[in-house]
Amino acid sequence: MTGGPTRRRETRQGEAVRDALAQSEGFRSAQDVYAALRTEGENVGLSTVYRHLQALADDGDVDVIHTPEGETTYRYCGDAARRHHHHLVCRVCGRAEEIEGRAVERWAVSVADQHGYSDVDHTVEVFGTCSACQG
Amino acid sequence: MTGGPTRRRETRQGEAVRDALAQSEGFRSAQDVYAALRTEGENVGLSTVYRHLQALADDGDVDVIHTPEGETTYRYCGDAARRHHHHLVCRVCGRAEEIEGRAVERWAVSVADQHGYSDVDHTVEVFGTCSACQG
DNA sequence: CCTGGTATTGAAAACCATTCCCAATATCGG
DNA sequence: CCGATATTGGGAATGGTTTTCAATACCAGG
Ligand SMILES: [Mn+2]
Ligand SMILES: [Mn+2]
Ligand SMILES: [Zn+2]
Ligand SMILES: [Zn+2]
Repeated sequence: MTGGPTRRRETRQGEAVRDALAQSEGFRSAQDVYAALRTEGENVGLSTVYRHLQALADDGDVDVIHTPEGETTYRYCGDAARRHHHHLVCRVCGRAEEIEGRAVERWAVSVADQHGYSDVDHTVEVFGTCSACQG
Repeated sequence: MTGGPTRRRETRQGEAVRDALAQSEGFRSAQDVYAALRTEGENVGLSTVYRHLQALADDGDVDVIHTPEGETTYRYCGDAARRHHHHLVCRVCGRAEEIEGRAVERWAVSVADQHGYSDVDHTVEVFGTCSACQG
């Protein structure tokens, strides 16, 4: 085997899914994307939407957040997606701002260290109501 | 209406669910609790397990974490449950340590403030492998 | 003790996001 | 053009959770 990352074909459906996400300011679920595509006449199967979203996530092209309601939501973050960062998410409209906090990163590692935990990882999400959604 | 929090009856099932959780070091799913009860001969319906776990969560007696796999897990945190805190969770056995970080709390509020978000809330979970589960 | 009213239970069905299956279709190298 | 390979998508299956609702348990009065 020659190895190397298997590049995937550029398909109409894949492009449609990526575009739909890129057009959005915030986190969107697979169902959201599916509905949006369908609305604008772009015909893509639901399974295919799921597939491409997952592929995008695997490739690190989008960020993933699991909502408390149990939906998996995706957001196209551009180049920023590669750097480790977190989000400030509007719980009304889903809009999100990229945020980072060195202090938090250090804190997570140190507190895990103190308790003898290894392979440390963490999830940090800040929720609020964006200015557009207030009032 | 006279208002006031509706106290609920103390039932065998409710006590069983609470005890099962209290006996555990870590976060457990409804299915886990159901299986555990069933194993020890305690007969409680699955819906009832869900109901009581939810009630405990509503009353602030247990903490809730949604796993990336989409399961809702609960942990009895004693008095600590009332104070705002976070967890260092072993991703292998589910064991959890209570942790807190003033710096993180302040950071969350300030970053939301800077972006004009209101009603700020946040989720912070640190994952790792506990010393017992290493090697 | 009965007895009617209220709260709880739990089995089964409904829900719903996500995954799986697989035959039909599209695409590629030669 | 052809056979090999990859992708698609409709529908079925999954699995956690919620809902439904008839049976049961519990309560306060009478
Ligand atoms: Mn991002
Ligand atoms: Mn806790
Ligand atoms: Zn908003
Ligand atoms: Zn462990």
